[in-house]
Amino acid sequence: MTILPHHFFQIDALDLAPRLLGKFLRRDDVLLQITEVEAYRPNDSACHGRFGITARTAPVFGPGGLAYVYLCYGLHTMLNVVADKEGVGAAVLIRSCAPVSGLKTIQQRRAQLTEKPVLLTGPGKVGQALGISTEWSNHPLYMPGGLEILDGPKPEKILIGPRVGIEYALPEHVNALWRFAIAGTPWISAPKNTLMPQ
DNA sequence: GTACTGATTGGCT
DNA sequence: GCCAATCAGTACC
Repeated sequence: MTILPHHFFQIDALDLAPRLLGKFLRRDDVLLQITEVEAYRPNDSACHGRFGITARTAPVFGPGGLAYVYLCYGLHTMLNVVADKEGVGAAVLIRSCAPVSGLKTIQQRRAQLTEKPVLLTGPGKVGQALGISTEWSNHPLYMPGGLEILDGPKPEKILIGPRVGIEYALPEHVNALWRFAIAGTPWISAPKNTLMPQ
């Protein structure tokens, strides 16, 4: 499997998001296939970049291909892939993945919180399966070692819908269909009924 | 300095 | 369906 080059990520987050579906995330022996994503863009009232460059969001304004990892609700680490050119301020949130290998490691990491089977249907669960903290923010995903994104098959059909948990944003951004998922996969977070065929 | 909130999750009613 | 956990960031005094 080949690692994706940095220029793969230097496009609009809205174009990058569906292209990340089917690609692989790897850290040590854990390999996950990306099944659900959301795009966050410049001038987007739901994007963390809306407050400008801060200590937390600085990676979002870096060149596409960096990781942006932040702590949500003081508990969960959310993994984003920075999109577009340096300074634009756009990213793609990884919401769900299918476990491919490293199940034992995934279970060990997730056992800290639950004894349920491997469930990767939600952004907090993905961060936990990969065992990443906010220290991974700004990590280049196009460099070998650590945390990488590898090429994978393009999905046959894609589902689209509005993004989750951004009710505070402007209506035009709440309603924007910037959430994408692989059609037919069981690895999709709630709510599932707002996703429709493209 | 204080008050409030969030790109969520798991457990309990 | 409801709610606590837990903390960085923003807004405001």
